[in-house]
Amino acid sequence: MRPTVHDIAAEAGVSLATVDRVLNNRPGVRSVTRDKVERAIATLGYVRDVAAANLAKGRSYPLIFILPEGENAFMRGLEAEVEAARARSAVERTDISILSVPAFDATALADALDEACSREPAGVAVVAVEAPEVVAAVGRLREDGIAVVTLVSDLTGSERDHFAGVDNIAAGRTAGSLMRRFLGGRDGPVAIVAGSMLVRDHRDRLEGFSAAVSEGADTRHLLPVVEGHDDPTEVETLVQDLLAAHADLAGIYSLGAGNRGLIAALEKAGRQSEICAIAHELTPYSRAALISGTIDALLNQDAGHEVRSAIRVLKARADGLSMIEAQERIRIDIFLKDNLPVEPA
Amino acid sequence: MRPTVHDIAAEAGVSLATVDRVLNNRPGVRSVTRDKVERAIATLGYVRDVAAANLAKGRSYPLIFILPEGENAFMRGLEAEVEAARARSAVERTDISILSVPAFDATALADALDEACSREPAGVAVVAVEAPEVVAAVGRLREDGIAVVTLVSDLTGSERDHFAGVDNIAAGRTAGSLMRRFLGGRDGPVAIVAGSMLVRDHRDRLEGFSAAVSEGADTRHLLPVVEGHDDPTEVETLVQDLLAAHADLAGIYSLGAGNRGLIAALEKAGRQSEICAIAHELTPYSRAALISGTIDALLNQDAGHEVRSAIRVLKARADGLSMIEAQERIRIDIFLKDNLPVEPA
DNA sequence: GAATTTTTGATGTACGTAAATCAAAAATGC
DNA sequence: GCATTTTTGATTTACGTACATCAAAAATTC
Repeated sequence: MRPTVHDIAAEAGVSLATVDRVLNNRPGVRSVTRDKVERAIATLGYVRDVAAANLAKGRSYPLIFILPEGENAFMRGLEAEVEAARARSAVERTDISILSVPAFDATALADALDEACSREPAGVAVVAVEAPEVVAAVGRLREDGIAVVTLVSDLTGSERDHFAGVDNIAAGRTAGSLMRRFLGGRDGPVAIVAGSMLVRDHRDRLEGFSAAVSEGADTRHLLPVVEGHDDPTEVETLVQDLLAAHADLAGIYSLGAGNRGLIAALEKAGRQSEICAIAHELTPYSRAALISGTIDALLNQDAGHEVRSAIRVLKARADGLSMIEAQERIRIDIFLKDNLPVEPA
Repeated sequence: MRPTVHDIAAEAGVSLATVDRVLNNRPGVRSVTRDKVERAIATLGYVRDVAAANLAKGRSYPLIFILPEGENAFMRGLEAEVEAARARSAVERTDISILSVPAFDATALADALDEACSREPAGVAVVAVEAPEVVAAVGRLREDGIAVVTLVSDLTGSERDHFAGVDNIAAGRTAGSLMRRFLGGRDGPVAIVAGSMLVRDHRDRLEGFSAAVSEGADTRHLLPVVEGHDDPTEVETLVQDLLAAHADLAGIYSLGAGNRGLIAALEKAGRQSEICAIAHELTPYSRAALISGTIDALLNQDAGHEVRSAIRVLKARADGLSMIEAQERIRIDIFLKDNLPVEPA
């Protein structure tokens, strides 16, 4: 049987009240006594029964998710997952609210973070935009003892507790490696369409892709990166221009969102089978394009996993507990048309 | 605030004791009264607070894992994950024990299942071998109200509650598709090394692979399947023979374990770079081979995820609760040397 | 309609922790 | 060494549920 507070009190030779004072670091305990209790905790291997504690406290975990607005299908899927988690609030003792901010707007994001801070939640999950004011706002949250997890896109140099997202350099490398192998000996340049170089995840993917697409004897000419701001219409125009300018285009790597535009441009030009297209995120559109063959491979991060992981980590941090590292590593899914999950995801 | 048993009692106009009788279906309640209570539960949307209930009951979940013996690296990794889960027993209220049985031995497995049954656990997770006596033994467990989850390899026709493993047909298809694309226009036959056609997962992978490796203009000669029983030594001999017999061998698909043998044979023959090798399961050996280039792609199922998922499902089933479907879908990881996770897994 | 059985109510204790109160003891200042 | 402050102990209530007991009420049987 695992030890209880009573056992600690007995072991340390103090009263229950003192144990409680130490455990919840309330004032009024001499450091000698505190040490005695802490030693008893260590020798007995006591771990607080979080369920019982939450029951006694009537605790719930107020959490805030800050997500970008816009018709980015992946982000809307992410929001749907947050909503799904909200539906489980009763069981999971969470109280989740969502703040929407304009995409790629550092100032708005920093303001939202401050707004979140003023609501005094237990934790905040945020899709980061890399900018000094955002880093600063995250720092203020942490100073107030609020747990912060970056979601999907990380924030270098910040005090965030954890990043719930994939290793985007590895994702880019994987895309590059697949592109290289799928193209085999074929000639022709490869185009890269990004969303914005302002977000960390896109920059990382680009870095990884560029490094991996050429290796050994395989060298490949990469066209300059174009930015479509995750907007389908903008992406379609950009890809149309690329197709027109390069009759020998061998491949396209779309490392952001707005894949509807990519798919439309390729299919309208009738070059979907000759060009190897690799993109990110499984959405209804990209799924259909993968099945039809317009897209050759799709890298995906499971939004549901990211949201659930963020919640687990935020709760654990709020309780000062550790997490299962391996469980919180978000993996890069590679989808070919052969291993698509059954239900539309 | 979520409703409690008191709220139900008030709403239904009965006493707390009666609500308790209904909730834990104890005898001595007229069906009219039972209906009243159930309607109150429905209208208030009451969900039992599992944490509080477990606290009151002092409940723990005795679980039994039945795993195959032998030096199969994946299975040893799986066992390590079960041990890791055991270390978390206190927090998770589980009481996990492990039964080891000889691999591919249906009789021994059925005996182990009966042994597990006699210990009256809350749930059993089992790496299945497909055989009628195993199906029957699982049926007996279910009849006794014990939850059963198949792990890694499923059991067709059985009453198991859930399968914690990957879609092995899709895994095979994926391997076939990668093989086809990686080989490109290259000629030469492809060999297939299996563990045993007795286990469902191997049969499924073979089926998927055969279907996907040839598509459209790409037709590929497949050599007859050989069985290495997941034993490195046996596999090495088999692959040596294959290499000797087929000078023009283009690819090898190893759909079972024993990859050390495959790697050794390829490297001793010095044909690791000319032959496209695709295998399953990330182990220290296969990881090294992927980095060195001996293996070109590795399909993996995350043993840690499978174990944690099995535990979640068994606990939920024991409580008569539902699970988050998407969370319990085990995905097929595709590893190239570019997206290997950092720590040795 | 009396005797019996079945159903329901009322109440208390327990689980492990949190949090509060008030009294007692110990340490501190001067 | 006395007054004061700080530290500690003892005790109680609460969280939401489970489970047991005993009495009271209602339904059933003959």
